[in-house]
Amino acid sequence: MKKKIDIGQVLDALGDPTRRAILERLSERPHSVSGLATPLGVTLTAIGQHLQVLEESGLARTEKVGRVRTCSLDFAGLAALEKWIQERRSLWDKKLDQLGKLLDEE
Amino acid sequence: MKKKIDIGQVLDALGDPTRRAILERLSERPHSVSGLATPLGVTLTAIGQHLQVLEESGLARTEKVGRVRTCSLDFAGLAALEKWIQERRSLWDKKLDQLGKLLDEE
DNA sequence: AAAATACTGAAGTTTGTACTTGACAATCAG
DNA sequence: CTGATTGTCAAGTACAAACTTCAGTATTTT
Repeated sequence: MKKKIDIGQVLDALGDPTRRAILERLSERPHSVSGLATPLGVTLTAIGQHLQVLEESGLARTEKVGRVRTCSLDFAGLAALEKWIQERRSLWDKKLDQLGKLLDEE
Repeated sequence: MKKKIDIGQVLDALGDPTRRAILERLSERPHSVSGLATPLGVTLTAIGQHLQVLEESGLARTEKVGRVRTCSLDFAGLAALEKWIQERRSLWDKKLDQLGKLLDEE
């Protein structure tokens, strides 16, 4: 049973610039926690906290093997976001359509 | 010259639940400031502040005529978000593709 | 076994921002 | 003109969350 994704959580997670930076790096390739922390100039702890948010929102996955936690992208969160936008876009398109017809009738 | 949209601003704006609620209502139809405030249980001032954020990020438009400010959706912000996601998705697809090839070669 | 590496957990600090209050401005209705 | 409606401005409050420190655990290296 695939995990249900809360679009509110996704948008909250994406609202933070540091988390966005983490995702940008993860979109290149997987990284360790320290591999993420160093270039961002924050502590390991801070990264750990962000990773928790990213995992809960379905934007990242992590797996600890040995003493290294390897972090990578999770596509579920962004797929949900894509769906959310498309739902809204079709709604707006419909509204625009109605508006167009109104204008035509005049 | 069309206003340049900062995807960071868009995501920041969408990170707040009240602003998301405002956008949901605006996606039905335009509203006045008080028309937005009343059902959300916040003050006019609060809505005004959120509207400023939404306008600056390209998610909403407002126009004041007489004493009423009418607020509606601005599609620019969401179009930018759609584009942002698609850029990333194609990047990930490419990565997944490379991964697939690697696995094939083994 | 000792030292180094990679991370975790609990706790505290600090800053940003969501929200309010209260006074004011402008418009519209009677 | 008066009073009611609609919104704005300047300031202040409060709380969440981003971040740090420091002490501890588990793993790997020498």
